[in-house]
Amino acid sequence: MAIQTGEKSLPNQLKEHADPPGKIKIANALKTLLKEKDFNSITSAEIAATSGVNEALIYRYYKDKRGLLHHVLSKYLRESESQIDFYLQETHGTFSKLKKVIWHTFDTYDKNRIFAKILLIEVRNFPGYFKSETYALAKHYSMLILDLLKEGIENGEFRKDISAWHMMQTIIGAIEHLILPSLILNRKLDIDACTENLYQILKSGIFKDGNVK
Amino acid sequence: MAIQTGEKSLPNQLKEHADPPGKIKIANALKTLLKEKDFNSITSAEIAATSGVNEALIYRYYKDKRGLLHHVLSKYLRESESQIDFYLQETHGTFSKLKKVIWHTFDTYDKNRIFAKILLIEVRNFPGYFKSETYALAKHYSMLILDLLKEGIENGEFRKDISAWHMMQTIIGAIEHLILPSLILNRKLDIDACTENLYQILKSGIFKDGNVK
Amino acid sequence: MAIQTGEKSLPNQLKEHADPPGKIKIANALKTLLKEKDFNSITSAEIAATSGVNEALIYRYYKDKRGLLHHVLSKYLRESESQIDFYLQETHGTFSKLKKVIWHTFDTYDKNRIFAKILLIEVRNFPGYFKSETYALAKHYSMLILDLLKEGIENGEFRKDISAWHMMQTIIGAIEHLILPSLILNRKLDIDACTENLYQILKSGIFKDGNVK
Amino acid sequence: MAIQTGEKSLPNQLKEHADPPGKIKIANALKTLLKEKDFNSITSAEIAATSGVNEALIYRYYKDKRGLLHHVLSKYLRESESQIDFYLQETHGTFSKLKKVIWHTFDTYDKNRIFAKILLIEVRNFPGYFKSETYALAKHYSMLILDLLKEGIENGEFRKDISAWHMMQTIIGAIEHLILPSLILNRKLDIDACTENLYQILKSGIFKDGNVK
DNA sequence: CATGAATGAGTGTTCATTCAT
DNA sequence: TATGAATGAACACTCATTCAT
Repeated sequence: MAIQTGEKSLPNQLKEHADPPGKIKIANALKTLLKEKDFNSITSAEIAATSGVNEALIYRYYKDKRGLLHHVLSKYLRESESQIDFYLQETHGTFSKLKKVIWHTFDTYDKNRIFAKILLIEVRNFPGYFKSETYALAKHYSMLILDLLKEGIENGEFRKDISAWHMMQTIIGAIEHLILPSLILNRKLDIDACTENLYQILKSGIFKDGNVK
Repeated sequence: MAIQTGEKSLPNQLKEHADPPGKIKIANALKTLLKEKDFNSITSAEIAATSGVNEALIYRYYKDKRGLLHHVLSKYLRESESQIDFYLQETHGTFSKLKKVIWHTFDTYDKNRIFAKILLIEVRNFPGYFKSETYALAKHYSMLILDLLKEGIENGEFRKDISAWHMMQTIIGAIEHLILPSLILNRKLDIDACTENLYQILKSGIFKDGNVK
Repeated sequence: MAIQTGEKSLPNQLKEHADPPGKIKIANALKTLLKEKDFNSITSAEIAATSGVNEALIYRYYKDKRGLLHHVLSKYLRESESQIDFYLQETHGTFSKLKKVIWHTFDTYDKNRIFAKILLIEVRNFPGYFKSETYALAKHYSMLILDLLKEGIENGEFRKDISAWHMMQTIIGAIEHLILPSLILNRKLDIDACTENLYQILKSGIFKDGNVK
Repeated sequence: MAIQTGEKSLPNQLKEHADPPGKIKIANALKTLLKEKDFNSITSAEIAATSGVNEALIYRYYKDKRGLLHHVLSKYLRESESQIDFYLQETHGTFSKLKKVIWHTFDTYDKNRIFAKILLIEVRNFPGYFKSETYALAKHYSMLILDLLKEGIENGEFRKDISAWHMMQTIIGAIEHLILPSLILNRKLDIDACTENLYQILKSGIFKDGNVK
């Protein structure tokens, strides 16, 4: 089953076709507005006014307001994912790759605090989040880490006695754990330090022959 | 100036009089509903329906919806504060008292996760939070810590070269920092470990004759 | 049929009994509030707060809010009427009596601008004013003038060819005509000048042997 | 600065576009209802029901209930103003023009009693009337008279020793003084007589070569 | 004589969403 | 592709009024 994106599948709309101007304007308007206020207090009227299009156009392109949010969110998720993919390709060794993924996750969260906030706080409280399309995307991202870990286990770089899934959960949990307060309390985040610390902990913990200090 | 509680001061209402059943029902209804959804998406009608009273009764006893929230919040804050007060009285030494306060703060946050969530996340995003009555209450609590620190500085247990206020901010910040992710990600919190760790860090930092590394 | 006054007839309440304190307080509160704002925007709660009694007490003594207004209004009407009665008794000649009535009407309107405003503007817009108790009282007052005119016609002081009722309507109309703008536009009123002018007009118009200029 | 009319400026709405049917229906509904009851006791629901549209549509086209009233009021004011403008153009001599203006004011007030009532009674009691948009419109109208008076002073037809502004105030005051009771007491108004009288008074008072008594 | 508790029916206003063109 | 018109369902909050004591 393909991942839904909150977009309406218009008849005759081919995948190759670029998004029409109105659709892009709407998505950008939401992005802009999200910098100022939270999703719930942004009205359709505001989105229309900001994007300079008619209110009804939102519902031509998106199922509903939340569908639009999802579209914007998923675009951001997909972009950051493909960026990580790109950087991973030019990195060698599961070792280095893991560090890169961690750093990039911190970096993306930090650079896109609005989305990070929505992703980490708002969407989690949506009723039925785990059935949502956003959840599917987030899962997709965690699979990327999972694959990396499995690869490391297989080629003998990581320990065999801890399941890859548990490793992944720990890593993702740790990242979110570190980033969350900085988001909510609006504090700066030292990405490099965070990455290094987390990495060192993982190194001494999950690597096969961890060099005990 | 007394701290306001969002309650309406009914004529001739004496402090000795217990709250009328309707008022209690309403407060309980909000508490119940807050377990399921966030404050903003709880409607007056829902509160009335849940408490089994008329919608208008909410506004007889509370200034507005936010006033009701504040009442519920402040009750919880005052209770936990007096509890800490009680435990502090039977504890001796600024040293032990500080530890006790930290532990209790963690414990109360952990035991009242709904309120903790509201206090740490929701109210912070209220426009004009710093002018709100809830802020006044939170401030009152932080003063308790401040006094403790000042006492410690005076009797020579804590360093003199760091202002008590900065110490307090650090402590509160650290506690919130540690508790936040567990709240949002719905994870268990090891209170004892958290207390011990934070306490050790503070000990090496703020005590007069800390063993400098 | 006795004129109703908006008061509730309490069982066993004898006419000789003076009004209980609560009832008086309520009436006074309304009078006070009417000086500041119009009747519709005065709430029962406000009346209760101002009078220092319980809201429910209003409904013990008066049928409803309008009943209370009527009570206050009618009291004022009856007082001014009996005052006029008194001054009429010590005045002789229909001629002088008419002038006295006119002057007193102006004077009472001017001295009780709030009531005047209600009487002349507000109550007229009540649906079913002409069936109202206030109308009955106003009618009672106009009868006083009518009787005076009839007396004058009978004893030959006033013309016989104009009906007393038309005379009365003209007089009342003229008075209201003159007083209204000063009430609405909040201007001072020269009572003596008004009386004199109106009186002169009436004299040259309706008196039998009007001295034609 | 253009005079506001209480209308919401819809995006891309050009002046050439006629008002949509819903908007017209709403305005007409208010006009109809104003014949029966005063503005404050007309509810949004009633307006919607009378016009046969949805309640929300009122707030799409008008800022709020008062905005709608202003729209209706201003339309009437602008119409009567342009009508007077038209008649003034084919009248020559400040002398005749003044008489025309007076007559027309009486006539419009008389022909549009509902509006007249609102303008002269209701709006005056609005808190902050002098900052309202309606006041701006009324002011605009009085300026028309002011200009006329200034013109007369300059060309020597009117006295130089009384300020144009005072003349204007006197005239407007007199007109309102004369029209008010007929409005409130629902009486007929003899426009020609009123005009003639007022005009004669003004003539003997403010004209340069008035026949001093 | 008086009150505290409680309520039914609104009150203006907002908002996501649909429909015809 | 895009829009102007229109709406159903809610929303927080208010008020005159009643009832039991």
